[in-house]
Amino acid sequence: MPRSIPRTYSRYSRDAVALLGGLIRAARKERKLTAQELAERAGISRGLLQRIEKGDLKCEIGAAFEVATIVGVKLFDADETTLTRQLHHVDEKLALLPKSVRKGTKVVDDDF
Amino acid sequence: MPRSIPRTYSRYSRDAVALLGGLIRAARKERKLTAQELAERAGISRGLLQRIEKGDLKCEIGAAFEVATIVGVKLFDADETTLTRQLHHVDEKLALLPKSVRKGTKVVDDDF
DNA sequence: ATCAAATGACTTATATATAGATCAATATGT
DNA sequence: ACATATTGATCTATATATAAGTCATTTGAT
Repeated sequence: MPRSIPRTYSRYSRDAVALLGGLIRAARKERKLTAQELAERAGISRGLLQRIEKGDLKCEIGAAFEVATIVGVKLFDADETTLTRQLHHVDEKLALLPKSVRKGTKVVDDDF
Repeated sequence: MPRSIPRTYSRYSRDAVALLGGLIRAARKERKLTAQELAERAGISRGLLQRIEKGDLKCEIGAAFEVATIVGVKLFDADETTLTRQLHHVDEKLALLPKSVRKGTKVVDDDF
């Protein structure tokens, strides 16, 4: 069951995706790339690229990030090296954190 | 025609999505939120949240960003105000850039 | 002014991401 | 050690994102 009711997004999420799309579009033009060209390089259709640049919230994150990468828009404003290092760092952090989150075991204490 | 051949992604894109997922998972645990709880708050299924945290490249960017926003992970380390300002700035920049990208009109000049 | 190219806005068929459910394994508080 | 919540993994049905195509409009160079 994929979904019946439409999703709701926070303003922040909408703005962030819109900004990503705008940055991509600007970078594409600065590099003088046609929508068609960039789409081909990324292995996606021109239509999808249009939606990505427009800030459509329902497209694959992989496609959007790939396009961003091609035109040089940095994610987490970090280069490949920094990105890999951060990734490794997070994994270490996760290894320390508890593997499962325990909530207060049932009873909310209402005997007094 | 959705897609026949699987997509290919750059290392950078894969790492970026993986990092986003890792940061989300770490933030969720620090806030002592259950996968179930966070999924409900974001209006998505637990299964989708699992894929997002795992760094699955094929999930909706909107869903991923929404979850990130809820636990406080920022792609463009900027608060709402700064984000909106940046968005506005990019729009201004785009207004200046040429509306369509023209390639050299055909001929590559081969008369000599 | 003209003309080709680029973009925007549709449409359609189909591959697929998603919600929901179930079950096994694991982890954590007592 | 025990009990139970949490997580991980897998399955199914279905809503939907996508590729590909078409057409109108806009744009930029000549």
